[in-house]
Amino acid sequence: MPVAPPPLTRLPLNALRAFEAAARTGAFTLAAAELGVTPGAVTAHVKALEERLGAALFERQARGVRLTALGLAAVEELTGAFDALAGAEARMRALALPREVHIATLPAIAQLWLSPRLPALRAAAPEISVSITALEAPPNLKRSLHDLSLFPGTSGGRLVAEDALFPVCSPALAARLRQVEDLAGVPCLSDTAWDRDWEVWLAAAGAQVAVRGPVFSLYALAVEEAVNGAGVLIGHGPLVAGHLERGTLVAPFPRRVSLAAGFRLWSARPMQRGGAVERVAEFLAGQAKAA
Amino acid sequence: MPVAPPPLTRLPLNALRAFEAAARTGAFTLAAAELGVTPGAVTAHVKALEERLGAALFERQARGVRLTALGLAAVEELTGAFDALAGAEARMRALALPREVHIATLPAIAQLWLSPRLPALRAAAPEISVSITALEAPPNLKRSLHDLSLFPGTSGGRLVAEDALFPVCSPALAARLRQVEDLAGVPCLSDTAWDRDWEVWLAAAGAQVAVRGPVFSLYALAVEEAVNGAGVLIGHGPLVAGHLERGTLVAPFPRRVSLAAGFRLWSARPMQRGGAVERVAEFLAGQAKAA
DNA sequence: AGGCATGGCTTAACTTTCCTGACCCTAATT
DNA sequence: AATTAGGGTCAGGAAAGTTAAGCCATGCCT
Repeated sequence: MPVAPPPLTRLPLNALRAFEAAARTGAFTLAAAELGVTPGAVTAHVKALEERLGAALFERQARGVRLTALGLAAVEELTGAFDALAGAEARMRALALPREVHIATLPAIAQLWLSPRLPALRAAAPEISVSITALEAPPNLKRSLHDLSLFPGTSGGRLVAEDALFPVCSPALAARLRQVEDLAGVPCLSDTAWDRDWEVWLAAAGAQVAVRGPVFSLYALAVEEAVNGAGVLIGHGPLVAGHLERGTLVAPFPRRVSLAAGFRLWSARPMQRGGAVERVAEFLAGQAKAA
Repeated sequence: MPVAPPPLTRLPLNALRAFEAAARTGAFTLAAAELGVTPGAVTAHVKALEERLGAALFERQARGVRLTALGLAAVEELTGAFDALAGAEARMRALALPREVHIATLPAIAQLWLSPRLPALRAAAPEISVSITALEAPPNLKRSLHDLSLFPGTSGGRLVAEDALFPVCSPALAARLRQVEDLAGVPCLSDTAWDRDWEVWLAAAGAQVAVRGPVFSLYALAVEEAVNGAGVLIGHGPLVAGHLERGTLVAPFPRRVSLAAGFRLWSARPMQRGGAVERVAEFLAGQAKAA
């Protein structure tokens, strides 16, 4: 077996990864956040790579950095290579643990849409182990370890649930609401991540009402509060459907605003026919018809 | 700018590289040698990767390791990804230092063939800086930082010099050699890396002579010793041509054995038209006609 | 067969490298 | 003038890699 001679200095993998992330995101701090390290580490890595090359990859500016021509020329190829590495690891994982499926989704969707459906999924495919990771933003599917990603989006992927906005509240509170203008007199709950919701619905309703009320960072918590009569929540159809069915929440006004961005399911990699990931994806897609 | 969420545990690049090298070479020790680390480090990396995956990548055997099906499935993709990374870095280097050309070759070729031609190369292309690395074995061109590789080979690349075997010695010593059998009475110099040379030449000469003499690990040293009259060296045509021209060495016997493996020039990557690497390659290829 | 050397992986204590955390700096924004 | 956003820097500490010894089948040798 011929042995290739040892490199004088082996390929600085971590430095290349740091540079790639910095170049792709456009900032050291963003790269550091993505990699889960501190900005100082990114600084050091990029500097090491620049010293190794004997040329600058970024122009340092007062605020932020900008890629040099050299840096720009290298990003694309590096991104592809790291995507390939991540893909290789994901495939190894899939082979090692063929019955595990990892889903990334919004905390709200995880708690209010996915969680209620898990018993049926377990019943349909008891041998599959489904892990759910709640993320505030969709992961980079080429890099993350997730198999499926369920996030609001206007295109791509596979539509799993249409989204529509409309106020919901407890039946007791609904009795006090005759017209849209009455909203000004009650707490109007909302979520930090969806801070335009009331605005959008009120515009569609043609109302000039200034709604006010507590803002939650967890939508599920806002839903609970609405159930408890704490106020009127601007509801997302798929996330409050269960409560509407059970009557714990009601929609005081008939107007529903359909959103272009429905809940969509993306697959990180081509799914193996008949594999666990495909079965889970099929189950979730089947929920669109069921609803 | 949307930031992809940080991975729970980022891709273990060094572990993947260690595994890839181990899988490709088939042994941890060979992988360690190629990476320039100790076997213990490879052991640790592979173990870490196996623990991360929750599955074995190698079957440990009394003597050596063997890839599992899982390991086998992953090698090819990883190899490709690391090749791409190395290629990306090499291209960055080429962009950063467009006037530098790195050549890998045998120590003997470096000293006895390449070195004498460097003044002409410098004269022809004064702005190009040529670095030469002497290696006992050809590097993996997809991984190494070299641009060109000049090694004996029977196919591929571009033939730069034909190789032929024949004894050479100082003129004084040659006077004592009438027939091939006289070789038994004088020290017969040889090189450790080319330990079959005498055997090959004697077989072609149809002689049943047992030649004996000092063995050198540096062919250039053996040549010097031959010049100094220390014995008869089994000469490689392109490597002793200079001394033959100057008369400091002579060939006491007319028989020359042409070798199938001539000195061949490989390029690590597609050469840029008109670039420094191409110019150096053209110069070296031109030496074939000149000789 | 018995004995011994060998090749290859592993393990454990030590050392070097890399990352963190807190700070400083600059320029744009309020 | 104060604040904010983004990079750079430095001392201290965690996680690499190294060195050296250990282990265990194989295979050679007498």
